Amino acid sequence: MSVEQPDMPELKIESGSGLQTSVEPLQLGKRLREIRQSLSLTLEEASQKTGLARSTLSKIENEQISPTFTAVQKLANGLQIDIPQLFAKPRSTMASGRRVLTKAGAGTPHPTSTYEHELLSTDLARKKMVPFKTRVRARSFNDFGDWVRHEGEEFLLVLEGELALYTEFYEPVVMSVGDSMYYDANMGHALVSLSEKDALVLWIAAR
Amino acid sequence: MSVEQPDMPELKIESGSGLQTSVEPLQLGKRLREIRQSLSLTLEEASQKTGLARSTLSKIENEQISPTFTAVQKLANGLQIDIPQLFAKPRSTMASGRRVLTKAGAGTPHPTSTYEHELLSTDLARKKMVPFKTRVRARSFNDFGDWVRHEGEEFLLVLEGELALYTEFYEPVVMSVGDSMYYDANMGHALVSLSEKDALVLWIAAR
DNA sequence: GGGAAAAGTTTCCTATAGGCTAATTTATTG
DNA sequence: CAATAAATTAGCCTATAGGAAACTTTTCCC
Repeated sequence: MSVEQPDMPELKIESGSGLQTSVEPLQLGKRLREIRQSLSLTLEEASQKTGLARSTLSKIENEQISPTFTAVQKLANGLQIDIPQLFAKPRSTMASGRRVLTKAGAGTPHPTSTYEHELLSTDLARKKMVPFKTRVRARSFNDFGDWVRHEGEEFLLVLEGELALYTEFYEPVVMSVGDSMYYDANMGHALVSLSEKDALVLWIAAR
Repeated sequence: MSVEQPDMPELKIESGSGLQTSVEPLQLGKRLREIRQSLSLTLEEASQKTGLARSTLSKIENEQISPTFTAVQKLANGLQIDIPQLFAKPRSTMASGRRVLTKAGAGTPHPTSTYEHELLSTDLARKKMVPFKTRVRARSFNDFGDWVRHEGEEFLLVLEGELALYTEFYEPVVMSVGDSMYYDANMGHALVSLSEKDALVLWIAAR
């Protein structure tokens, strides 16, 4: 069977359920203009360095056209821009100097059939990590429709109980209090409690 | 007094904004195909999720055409891809499917005058997060030469004892077992144990 | 192996990106 | 305010991206 993202609080910025293009306010044109100007280049100079026409650059910067990937490459190449950086978010929105305290048990609950998540530190936007405490209710691997799988990496630490971590490509591992695991979340994974009571883990996901 | 980075295991800041010269052999199409297949989606399904024609997807994956930026956005949106990551270099060195288990107490010790770090999951290269358990030995803020401060964000959870988190710009906060804190590591910070025994915290840093 | 269904590729057409030139508008500066 | 340079716009053309459907390949049953 093939369920999509059966569990886990959404890490994405969320776009409702419609198959819309909606999100991503990324203003590529604006971004490029800033970069060019910060290099104090005229459109003409930028044109020479990139091999793109002056008018084309203008149109791109004013979002009148959507550059092809090859155009973006020329841009990046000519202006010495690192492509991933070009598309990176407008720099950690978390204004320098912020912090959020979450008292024990005061997180945001987020129950599902197999897990019971308590999201810690909700109110900071655009975090690099999403931390939560999770009570593992599943008692057998069959409680899952399919692997949980998504972009990023995860770290987890067992706080209470004993459990088995099932992962794609490997044998399941038994973990006790104090044991921790770091893994690629693209790899299918799922937790099952081995003790009578639910197991409790600290779970941190990073994109 | 002013010590530089008095504590904390090195986070290692990769070639930050180094001059990114020369060409990009970046095979966008190949990359996209890998991603689609890893999600076990057919071209048709991907088409529905992204709003791009089946044929268009095929051509893009086979590098027959160079997608426009708007197309890339639709792709990223529909398949839940993070755009910067899409263009990131050699694909997270952590080959898809890796994991590392660290048994309780089996981490790499890393003692300093005020803290006693136990680094968890050492052997994975290029991780997004650096997790460690720390025993807080400091009993007063004066035990520190200066604020600890560095790039990135941190999350910490109190595992044992009671302690005070001192942060620049704010009043110190008292934290007990189960309390957690998420903060910008650029902001000066330091931990002090309030109980007789050392306090124990789980600490995770992300760049 | 043969036939059907599904996944993927290619063809053909339309929409749009990108180049060239020149005209117009918007800064700079003396 | 005049003079100049930079940026935007417009017109027109060519190259190519993206969509619809035909075609080809692969997969899977019997």
